[in-house]
Amino acid sequence: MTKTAEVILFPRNARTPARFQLWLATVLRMFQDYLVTRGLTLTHQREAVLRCLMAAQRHLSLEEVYAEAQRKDRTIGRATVFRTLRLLQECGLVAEVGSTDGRARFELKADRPHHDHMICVECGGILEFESPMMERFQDEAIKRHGFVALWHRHEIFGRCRACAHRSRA
Amino acid sequence: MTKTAEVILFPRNARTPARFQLWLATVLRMFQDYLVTRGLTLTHQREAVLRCLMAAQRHLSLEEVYAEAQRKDRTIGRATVFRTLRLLQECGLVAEVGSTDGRARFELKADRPHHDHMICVECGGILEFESPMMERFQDEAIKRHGFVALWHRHEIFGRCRACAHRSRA
DNA sequence: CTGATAATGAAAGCCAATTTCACTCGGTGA
DNA sequence: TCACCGAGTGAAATTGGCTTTCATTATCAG
Repeated sequence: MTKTAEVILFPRNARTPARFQLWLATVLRMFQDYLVTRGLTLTHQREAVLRCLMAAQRHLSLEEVYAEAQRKDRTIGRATVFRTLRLLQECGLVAEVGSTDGRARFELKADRPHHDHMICVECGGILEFESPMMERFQDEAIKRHGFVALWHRHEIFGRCRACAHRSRA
Repeated sequence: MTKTAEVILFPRNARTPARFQLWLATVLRMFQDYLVTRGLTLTHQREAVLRCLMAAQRHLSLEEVYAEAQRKDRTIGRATVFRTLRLLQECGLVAEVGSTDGRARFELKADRPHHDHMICVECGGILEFESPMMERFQDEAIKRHGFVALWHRHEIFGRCRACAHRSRA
């Protein structure tokens, strides 16, 4: 549970510092827009939580977001992180993803191409992948059953290349 | 959260009472075989838990299995149900599936064709579906990344046909 | 019968998730 | 200016679904 498999840092179109800033501003704006419709405001605590998620190189748990946010603002509390994560989920900017330990982890969805997850049970690493063909047949199955999809999760648990290789040795 | 969407009761090849009995015996035997390899025995409590899962018309939570098992055997305890469910998961006869409330739910895997789930956020119903094409492209994606898959879950959350129709009205 | 081991259930414990509550902050109307 | 009000907050307490403990019982080989 120490090493981490391949991870996508932030969207392909934001790999340079300048573009990251643009992405950051855009997402913050989206969050603010949502808050306004609810009669709420984008406080600096809420902004800090979102920034942590965006800067993170992996999927963070509530506790990790809390720890990270505290590094910047000593006063921020667990409850606020919790509530902010709920807000972010409500507006669809963030989604909960599976994990091998018992803790829920969160990932930013905004402006990312859709992807599914392969989760290594050995090292806990999460490998993101896309498969347009799978999406296509999924949509077909959904239509066939008259289902109206809101969101989905597709998680494959197993061993990543490195761990599989190591345990063979 | 009252009505339940389409559910598969037990395998297609076990829809008649006689075939159900055969299926029951087969699965019990599989469980016993596993227990023997671990130096354990198939006690009547363990059998009761497995029977509950097989007779159930839907995915049960630990609490539900416990309640159901108690109807037959007043003395059976939560701890035993918990431990038995763990054993059943270890030997691959049972898997944990997603739910809309916070409780883990369990489904029998034995002798069932592989399937994924569409979960209705309105009524909580779970619709099982198969898509061989999706499986195929999933396998392809797994190979492409050198991943060794152990199990996976693919859950689509949304509204079932009935609930979608009702909320449109 | 006897001792060892598996098995069990009631109750206690654990721990992440969630809520409570007293307090702060920022804006508003008088 | 200044009381007021509701959004916002964080420390701490609570909740609730697991999960384990522990004392007891069942099983079985010798």
